[in-house]
Amino acid sequence: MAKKRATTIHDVARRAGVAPITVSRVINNSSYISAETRARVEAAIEELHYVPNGLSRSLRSKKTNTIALLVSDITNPFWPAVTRGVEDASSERAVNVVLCNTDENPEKLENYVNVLLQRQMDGFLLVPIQGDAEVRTIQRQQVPIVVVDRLLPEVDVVRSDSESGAYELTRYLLELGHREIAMLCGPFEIITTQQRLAGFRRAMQEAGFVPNENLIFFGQYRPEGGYAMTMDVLKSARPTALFAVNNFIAAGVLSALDELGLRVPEDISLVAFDDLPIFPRSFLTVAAQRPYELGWRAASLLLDIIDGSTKPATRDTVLPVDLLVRDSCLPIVPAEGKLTT
Amino acid sequence: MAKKRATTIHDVARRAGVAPITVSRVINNSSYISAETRARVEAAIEELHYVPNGLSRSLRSKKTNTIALLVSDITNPFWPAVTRGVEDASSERAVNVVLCNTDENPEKLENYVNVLLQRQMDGFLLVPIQGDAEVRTIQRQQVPIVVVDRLLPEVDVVRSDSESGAYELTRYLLELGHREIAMLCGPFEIITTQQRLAGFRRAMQEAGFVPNENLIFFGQYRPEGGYAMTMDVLKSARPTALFAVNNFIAAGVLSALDELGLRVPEDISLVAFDDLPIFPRSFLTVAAQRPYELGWRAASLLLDIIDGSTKPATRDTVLPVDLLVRDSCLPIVPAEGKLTT
DNA sequence: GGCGGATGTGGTATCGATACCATACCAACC
DNA sequence: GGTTGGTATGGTATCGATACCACATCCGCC
Repeated sequence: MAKKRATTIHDVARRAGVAPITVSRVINNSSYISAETRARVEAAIEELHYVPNGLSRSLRSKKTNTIALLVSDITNPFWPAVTRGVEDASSERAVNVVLCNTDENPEKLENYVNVLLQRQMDGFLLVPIQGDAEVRTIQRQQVPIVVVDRLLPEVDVVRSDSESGAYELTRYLLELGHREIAMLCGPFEIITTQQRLAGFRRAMQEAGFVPNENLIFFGQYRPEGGYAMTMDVLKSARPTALFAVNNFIAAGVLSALDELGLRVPEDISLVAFDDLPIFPRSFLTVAAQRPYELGWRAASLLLDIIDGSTKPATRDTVLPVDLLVRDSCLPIVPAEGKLTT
Repeated sequence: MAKKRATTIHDVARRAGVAPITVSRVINNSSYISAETRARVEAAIEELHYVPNGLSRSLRSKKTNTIALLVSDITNPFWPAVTRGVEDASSERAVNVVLCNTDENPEKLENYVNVLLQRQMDGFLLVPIQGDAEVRTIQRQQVPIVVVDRLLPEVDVVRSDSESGAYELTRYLLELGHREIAMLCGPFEIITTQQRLAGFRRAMQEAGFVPNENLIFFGQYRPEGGYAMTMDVLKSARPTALFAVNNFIAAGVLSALDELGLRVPEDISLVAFDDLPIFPRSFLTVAAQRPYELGWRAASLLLDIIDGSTKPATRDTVLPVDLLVRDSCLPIVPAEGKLTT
């Protein structure tokens, strides 16, 4: 559309009868400006509906005041909560956040990283997928980065204590007398799944039990994954409890159980990681991460690195996970209890 | 750290023994380049890990090849689906998408619009909140814009046929014999809620019934809203069917009914707008919008306007809504049927 | 009376790329 | 043999802002 030349700082300067640099000072509140000049400039800005050109600004100042946040699955409410933490920490420091959803797709991630590097992001918060290629690319360009949620070597990481969370949940089930516990995991390659599985194994072993490998399933970190795994397990076995390693898997589990006419906890017990805010009053016993805090901490660290008050390093910041005991598990009474493998 | 000067097009040019403009041509695949020169330049790019500066590029070319997508609630899976449509349509045309979540918060929206205008977005896709201030701001800057999901005058709009969807759902309930239908709406100010309510009213009136105003509730477009409204309705009345005007409200309804020990559809019927992918096999009868198509169409229109092949106007593109009859409603048998008000 | 610092404003170069114009070669063709 | 047009490359100005350096007042104070 007949896009005429946009109004620039020169137009404003001319109208206010000052030099462009003076307009710049008014906008940025830098240096001294007499009240009278400031008023004239502000009036001109107002009258011309002047919008500063951020590209030019950033090109010259070498700062975009923008960080990128690359999350793995925006439909999982865990990530919007993390995002909120990131945004709040950032806006306190006048930094903007560009949100990108990689869908656990390495190509999308690579593509976003390339584009965002060109756009001169001041820093990156990212959830790695399959390897560390993108993280290394960013590091090579000397752009600050903090990895979120998933442990990776040789880079700053902020994550939750998946291992302990799974350990606690398993201990809780063991104390209720459960022995046949089915683990419904995410993709094997994802480190959080491995860590949660490790926590489960540790709890079992410490209690003197050998986990039943036939009850360990892998699937997607999605409701369909939980649904499919539940159907799979129950086709061939009858565990007394199910352990969903994330909230989306738990949602699928609930759907499947509902379809099978099995009630929680009367017919089967269930524990999971994370709440699903879509159920306003969840009855699930879960190990809840602190997504908002996770985002906040990761962003704060990144911003500290960007402004130079902290040096990049290979810190591994691990946040605690909260065990929330609710009503999705029942104790196994000895009479009904099965013998351990 | 110690952020040395980044490598520029000049560095690449020097290394390849050509002029900067030639490097530019290789990158952009514009003009003629001999195979030999191209190879030398590409080698230099590779060796120096050169990343072009997008700010500079965009400043000069006056194009960022980026559009902004401002959605109202990213936690509602409807929006990620729209986003996917937008991204697919955009990436076909080599345009990037900046995703922002306004949380139905007008201040956030205003803030994002200001920042993104400075960043010289090529266009905007936006879901308006309370009024049209931001839309007008964008139009004043002569930046192309398409409004998504919510009707607004004097601007291009792409949306679903909320009115008809609600009409169809209501007709379906009426045919099953339901007369006491509780409408669980979103915020009154939001046009989609008004339209769905209007569709409901039209169906009732055409069938010769007067809607019971005591069964019309307003709340948030969130699970908590649905939960609260359900509790409210059932405190004082006993409708035979509930109509949740969006999927999140439906989720809250299900939670509340579960807590009250009421089963769907045996104890009460339920219809809603949109599916919730978190339930892999939904049993809900819904009027399903086509979010992916919505995003696709809106983005395509915007991109057409940006590249000049279509002129901005005040089109109102309305997509159909699909009635998916499943198992969340039972007919009212005459004996049990209540008399109409 | 001169000096230092606070106050207020401007000029010019520059950020890193591309637009635009120019040049030069070579082959084909009438 | 000169014209035409495709092929291939370069020089310079410029996008819109800020960095950096300069300069001019004015005030207070030793």
